[in-house]
Amino acid sequence: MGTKQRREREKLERRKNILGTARKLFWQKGFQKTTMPEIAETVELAPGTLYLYFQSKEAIYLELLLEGYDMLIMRLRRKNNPNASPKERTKALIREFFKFAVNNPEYFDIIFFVLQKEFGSTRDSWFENSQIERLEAKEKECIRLASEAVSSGQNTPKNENFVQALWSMLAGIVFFWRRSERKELEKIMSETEKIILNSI
Amino acid sequence: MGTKQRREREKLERRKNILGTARKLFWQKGFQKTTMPEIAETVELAPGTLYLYFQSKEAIYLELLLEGYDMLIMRLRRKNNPNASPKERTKALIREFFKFAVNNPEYFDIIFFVLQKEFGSTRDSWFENSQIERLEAKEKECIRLASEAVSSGQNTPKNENFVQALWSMLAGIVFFWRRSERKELEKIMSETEKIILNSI
DNA sequence: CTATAAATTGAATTAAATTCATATAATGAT
DNA sequence: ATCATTATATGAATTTAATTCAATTTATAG
Repeated sequence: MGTKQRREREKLERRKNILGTARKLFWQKGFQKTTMPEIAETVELAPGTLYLYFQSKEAIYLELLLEGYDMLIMRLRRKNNPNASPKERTKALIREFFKFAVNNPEYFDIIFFVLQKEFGSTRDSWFENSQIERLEAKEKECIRLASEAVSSGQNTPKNENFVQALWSMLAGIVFFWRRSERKELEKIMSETEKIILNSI
Repeated sequence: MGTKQRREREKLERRKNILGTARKLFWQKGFQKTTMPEIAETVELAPGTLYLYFQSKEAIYLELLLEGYDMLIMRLRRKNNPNASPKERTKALIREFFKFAVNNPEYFDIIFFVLQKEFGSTRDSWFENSQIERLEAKEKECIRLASEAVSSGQNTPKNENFVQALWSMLAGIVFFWRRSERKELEKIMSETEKIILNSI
């Protein structure tokens, strides 16, 4: 009697449907112009039903960010070559980071929307605790990967700050690139790369 | 008959009052939790009146950012020593930038709120055109000052990208510092400084 | 074929920003 | 001082969405 299992599967399925629809709409028209009733209608559910699967509109958006982190982490892992020099590894990481940003800029929009200071205090609970935890774990994993690349394992305290700076810098570059209508990241990318590698 | 002048002065005065009140409230409780009726009540005006002075809540917030840029620009100018070496000048600029960020972090919150990609498309007109123009002029001036510091006047095309990268990096650092609850920017600041100066 | 539990519905509620018809106040000319 | 005109200000009404929740539907297991 695998009824329970099937039900659970179906529930996850519906959740995924909601997420997929939300993604499509958010990417298409942005977060603000996408409404919950609209998402609901598109997945063929009533507005209220969305709230059985997610705490809030923001929680859906954040969930997408988590998925983005997974993608990024996978890509960074794939390029991670333990035998290369720190410089080589860091270079590969930076390139993969920017490549991801160019191909999936929407996830960065979520970062800068959802991770604002503002959101810490705004409402009792835009997000579920579990989401926050998962987010922090993924952030940490990114930093860990970068740290590994930069120092090939040696984890000095100096390194922690360096890596934090590195990561913030890369994100900052993407933010301003995203803001300006400019298509090409190329020039700034390679400039950034040079600046960072100079310090390795 | 300086009536006209006086009236204009009074109007500016009221505008400044609104801005001051808004600033106080935004700083205190954040953008979202501050409501227009609340601002109105605090300046002792009716809600509708605010809209005679500003297009929207967002326009008020952006106006504060403009004021922040002015402050930052002034400080950067003050530290600007044409006789020092590019390295020295850049170092001074970075330090002044972070010092400003530490003392006035709220302005950075506005940057990351208002300058999101999202905001380009969300509504017909959160902002007045004149605001956007003033914003861009100030941004440009910041970049110009940085450019001057970095290269002591020589404006090569390489430089443009370098400076853009530099500026984005600094902002990125502040964003993530702001997000984490951490008090101390110190360590990351000096790490950032080293990274940048290595390339000068 | 029930009784129970799970899932869904969608109309009602809530919360703010914003608008706008109306009112008030100031000005300058007569 | 009076009045027509213009500039300011008002605040109740409107609008727009998110979110809630009492009621309904659907599925399950005994």
